[in-house]
Amino acid sequence: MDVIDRKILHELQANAKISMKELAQKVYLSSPSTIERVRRLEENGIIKGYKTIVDAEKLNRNITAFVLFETTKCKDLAAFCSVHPDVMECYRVAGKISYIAKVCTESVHTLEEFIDKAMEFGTPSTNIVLSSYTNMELKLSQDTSSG
Amino acid sequence: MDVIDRKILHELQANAKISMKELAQKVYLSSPSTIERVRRLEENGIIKGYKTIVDAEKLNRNITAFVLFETTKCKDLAAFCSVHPDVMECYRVAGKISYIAKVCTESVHTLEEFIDKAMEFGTPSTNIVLSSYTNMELKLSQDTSSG
DNA sequence: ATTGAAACGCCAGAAAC
DNA sequence: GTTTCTGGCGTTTCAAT
Repeated sequence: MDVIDRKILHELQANAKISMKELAQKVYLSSPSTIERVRRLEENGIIKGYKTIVDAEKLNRNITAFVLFETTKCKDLAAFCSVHPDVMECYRVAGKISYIAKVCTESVHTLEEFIDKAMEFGTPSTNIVLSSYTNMELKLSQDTSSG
Repeated sequence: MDVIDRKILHELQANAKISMKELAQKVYLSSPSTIERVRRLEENGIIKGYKTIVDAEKLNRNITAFVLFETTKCKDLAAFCSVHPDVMECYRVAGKISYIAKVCTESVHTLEEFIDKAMEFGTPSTNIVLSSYTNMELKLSQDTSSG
């Protein structure tokens, strides 16, 4: 993990489908060495995968919400959330709230259905997203630790 | 937006760097038609981009937390969050809580620093993530609406 | 208009230095 | 890490539905 690897991760986070040739130019290296660095980053698990980001609203998923749960049934709630198609992410957290689900659903009506079912596993408090800023990029510092 | 487009989006969400040839085989189409469909999905903005997912812990970002704010200074808080390198995502939400920031930071100490600074813009309540499930995939139903 | 087939150009991967 | 080389993929064009 040197400064070049961090630059590579920066570029790949912004655009996973950049060609290795163009990536090599951006980091001032030849294509083969760049490819080898990317391969190592994949092998080390530092690169976990390449995902396509889709526009939820354009696919009729108009409501995004964070549903916060006070519950003692985290296992059951996790099982419920992991198979529910509207749940994008969920988190076991430390605090008064013990579970957070990010849901992306068609309407307030389908959100209501989700909440009704989820109430079996805890007490939800729902926060509908009005606007968001998600760069989804891990900004890497210039220290030389880890890797 | 037909069933083939949804299959394409499903495959691309799982792996953005799948070759168009392999993708074509999965959806039982020729490469050119598959490429053309992907191009249209990009043009329509249904595909917003391709991102590389990196392992935060392997890069010394050991603490992920959701910081919930009660505040009336959303604009200022948004400005602060959008330039802070540890903030991965933030959301303006409707409810008693009015702002949610997802932060990914090196340690509880750097998290403390973030909270101290953020307190200028509202009252934070911090929920450290213990474990998570994030498929990050929008599961598409079989209806024919939108597009 | 959109799909499927073939040729072209270019990129990714391997070997040698 | 760089250069060279080759195989294979993505892209474009064209014909057909």
